[in-house]
Amino acid sequence: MPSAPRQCKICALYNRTGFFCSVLNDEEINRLSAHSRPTTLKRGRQVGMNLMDNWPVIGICEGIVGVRRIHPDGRGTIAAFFVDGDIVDLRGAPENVRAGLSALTETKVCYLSPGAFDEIMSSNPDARTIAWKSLQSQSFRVIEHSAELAKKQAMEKIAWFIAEFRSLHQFDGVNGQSRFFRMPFRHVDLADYLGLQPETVSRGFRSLRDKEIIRMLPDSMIEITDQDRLFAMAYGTTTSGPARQTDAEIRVLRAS
Amino acid sequence: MPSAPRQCKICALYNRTGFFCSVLNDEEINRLSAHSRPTTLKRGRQVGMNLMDNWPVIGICEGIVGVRRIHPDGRGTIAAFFVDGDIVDLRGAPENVRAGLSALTETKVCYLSPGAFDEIMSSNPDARTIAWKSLQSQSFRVIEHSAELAKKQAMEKIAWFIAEFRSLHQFDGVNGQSRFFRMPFRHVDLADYLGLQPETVSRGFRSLRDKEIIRMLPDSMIEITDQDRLFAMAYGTTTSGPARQTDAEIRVLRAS
DNA sequence: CGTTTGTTTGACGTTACTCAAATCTCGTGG
DNA sequence: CCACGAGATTTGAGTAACGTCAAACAAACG
Repeated sequence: MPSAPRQCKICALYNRTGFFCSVLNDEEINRLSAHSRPTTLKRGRQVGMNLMDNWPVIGICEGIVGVRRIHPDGRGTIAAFFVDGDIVDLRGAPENVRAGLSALTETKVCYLSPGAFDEIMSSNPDARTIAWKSLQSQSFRVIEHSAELAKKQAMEKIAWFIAEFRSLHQFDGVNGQSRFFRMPFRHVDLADYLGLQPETVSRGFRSLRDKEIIRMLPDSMIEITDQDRLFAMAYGTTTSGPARQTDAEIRVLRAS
Repeated sequence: MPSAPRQCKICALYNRTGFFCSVLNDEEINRLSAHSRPTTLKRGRQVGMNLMDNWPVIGICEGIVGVRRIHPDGRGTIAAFFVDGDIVDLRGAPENVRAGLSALTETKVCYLSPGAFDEIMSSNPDARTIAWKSLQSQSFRVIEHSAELAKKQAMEKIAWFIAEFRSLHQFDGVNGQSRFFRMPFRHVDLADYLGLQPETVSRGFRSLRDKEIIRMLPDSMIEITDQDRLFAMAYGTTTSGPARQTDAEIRVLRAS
């Protein structure tokens, strides 16, 4: 019996430790692979389409997949995104979410057979743990995103995104802490993700560049030149804006 | 052997079909119950605290639990909320999320022993399915929330929240479609959830009332008097605001 | 019943959206 | 491989929506 099908031997889901297929045994990987569909998607392409009915469980091998929504009046939103290693189970997902899935960068996904997936979930505890943790971390990431969207200031959102995105990805083997990293998001998509207009995002980046907090290099590369001030903007440690206080606190302050 | 421990016999997680404990057999319910901690929380109380280290998996029996975040400058956010039936696994959750969990209404939660929980997840497929679906639906709800937060107009957000909250809950046995329902959210919390100020929420409700789209009755009851217009505001079907158009579209329009 | 906390209303200010136009980038087809 | 053109980015100017501040009122809680 071959150790793994050819298509799996070149896939990150199989090759990277901690990813779903890396913990499957030969029999499992063969069974899963036999009914699955690895696919490459160009930026902007919708994920799934007619495939989605039969393959509602997908693994993200490489790239970024976003949940895009177009409001009836034409405004767009990116509510969340998934990254390499994520297992996304769309059974029971709102039609909105299913239909909105699209590649934000060039992407490789693998449509998994739900039957084979469920069998593995039931028989292989390691795989179950990985899938569970992936779903958990998707959920936590969206929670973080929600918390940021509610922030009022555009600059805070932009600084936060830069800081978070860096720690999510790596460059040249340096993991998540390098001053340099690639940010292949288009400004339009970033605007949709942060609930801003492209113009505002553009102005935000210019402002960060003028303040010498970041530098923008060719090929979507970013260099963080002043991490302290970036974090201050992102996480608000130096924000001088007044806190909203209770009447009681105000009374105390006035009395003193 | 008793069929179920006393504390479980009065718990929604055990009594309502589709909830986690309802599919456990006697042996499982006893094992889980022996190491778990059912607790009642008043509104505003933090969930967990010192308990969280040993019981990081919780079931929501009744009420609403929110993920609250206080930014360093004092502004608050509610990034997500959990409702009855949800199983929340906080292992691996960011400290932010763990510490921010608090009761938005009077709430009953059950701190589950992670060991017993994992055993059940591995041995009982029904329980596994319920927990998985719960986590999925939490994720989808937060995604919806994110999509709404990115909307620019305050009135759209408020109308959306009313429409969604109604369908999430029931009143007098009529499920999710009754004109009448209770909305025990305080306006401050709603403001934090929608990324608005309490004043703006207040003005929004007044506007809906003046337009005779809703009525506000005692005891936090809401009556929807004009569902069509509410949906129009919430989901944008009649929004007259101009869509952002591409240059190509504009050129076509000008030519005609 | 008194104190604290939440809600409502009004007046005002600021931020980020809107609109417009020039420039740049990237994907596509020749 | 290059050239073209659609789409993306950038910049500027004006404006509307929502946040901020303040103060009075109402509700909740012990």
